[in-house]
Amino acid sequence: MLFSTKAEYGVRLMVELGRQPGSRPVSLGSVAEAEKLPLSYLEHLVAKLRKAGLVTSTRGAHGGYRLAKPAEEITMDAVVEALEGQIAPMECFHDSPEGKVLCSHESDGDQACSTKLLWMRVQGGVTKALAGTTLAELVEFSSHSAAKPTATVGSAA
Amino acid sequence: MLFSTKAEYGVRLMVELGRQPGSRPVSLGSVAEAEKLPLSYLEHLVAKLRKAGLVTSTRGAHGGYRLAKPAEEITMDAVVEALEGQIAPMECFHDSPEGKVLCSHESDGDQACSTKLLWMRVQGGVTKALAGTTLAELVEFSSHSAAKPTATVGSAA
DNA sequence: CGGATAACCGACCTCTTCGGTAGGATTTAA
DNA sequence: TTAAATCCTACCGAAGAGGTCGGTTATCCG
Repeated sequence: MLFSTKAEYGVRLMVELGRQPGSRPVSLGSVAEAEKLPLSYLEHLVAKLRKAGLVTSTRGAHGGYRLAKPAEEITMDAVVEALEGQIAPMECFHDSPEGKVLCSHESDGDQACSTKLLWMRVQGGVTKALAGTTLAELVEFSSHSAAKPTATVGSAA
Repeated sequence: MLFSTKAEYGVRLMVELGRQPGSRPVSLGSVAEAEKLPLSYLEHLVAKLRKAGLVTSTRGAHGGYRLAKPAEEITMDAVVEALEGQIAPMECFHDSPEGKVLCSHESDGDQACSTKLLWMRVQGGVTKALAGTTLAELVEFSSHSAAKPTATVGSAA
C-alpha cells in the first residue's frame, strides 16, 4: 500500500469538516460518529493537521475543529504530507534545502543511481495528483451520489 | 515512504542483469557484490521476480539469472508489483476480476466514498509512471554518468 | 566420481510502524 | 460548577521490514 489509513482517515475528516457551513466548529466526536472511526485515534490525526495549520480548534464545550482556509485553497498534498510525513517514493529520497531531490546513494560523486529516474517519475506522478486535487473537489464529489451521514454540528451520540 | 527497499533492491538487481550481454547467466553473488547488497536477502527478492516470470534461472555451477525478456519489453510496473505486491494507494483499493477499481467502503450501495477520487488519481499517476518506464531506459540512464561497478560475469569475490 | 558452485527453500530474529486504547489534564460554555 | 470538548503522553498487540542461517538440490569441471 502506498499510504496507510492515517491518510485515509485524515482525508475523510477533512472532507467532513469541509461539508459544514464553516462558522461553527465541528466536534471530533460527531466526525467519528459520522465516519464510524475511533475517536481516540482521530485525536492523534487531527493533532497533525492542526500543527500543519490546516485546521483550527476551539476548546471547551461546544468547541471543535474547522478548516483554517476555504476548501478551495486546500490541496491534498499538504493534507497527506501532514498525516504521512514527507511524500517520497523511497527511503533514500529527500528534498535538499535548496529544493533539489537527493538520493543518498549518490554520495560517491554525483553519478546517478540506477533507480533515480524511476522514482523521480513516480514522485512526480503522485505529487501532481495530490497537488492537483483540492478539498473542495472531494467534498463536491462525495456529496453527489451520497445520502451519506453528515456530522451533526451539535453534540454527538 | 511509498515503497520499501524491496522495490529498490529488486530494481537494481534487474538493472544489473540488464547490463549484461544477455547470453550468459549472472550469479546473484556478483550482483550482491556489485551493488553491495546482502546476498541472502537478494535471494528472496529474486524468487519473486522469477515467479513473476521476469527472470529465468539456471542452477548449478556457472549458473545464475538472466532476463526473461529483452529489457525494452520489461516495464517497471511489472517489476515493482512483483516485489511489493499489488500497487494500490490504500488498503481498501483492489482490482475486481473485471478490471474495475473497487473500494471496500462502498459496500453499502454504490455511492462513492469521499476519498475515492483522490486515490484514483494517485494510483493513475503512479501506474502511469511505472508502466511508462522500461528497464532498458534505466540501464541506459545509469550507464551514462557512471563508472559504476558492474557485476562480473564470472565468479564473485 | 567428487568437489565446488550456485540456485532453492523455509525457519527464525530484531526492530519499527500501524492502528488503537487509556487516562488524565485543561479549557470553556451554559 | 459541571458537562463537553480539546489536548497530551504513555502504552500495547499485531504485522511487516530487513535481514540471517542452515540446509537441500542441481550442475559443471577436473
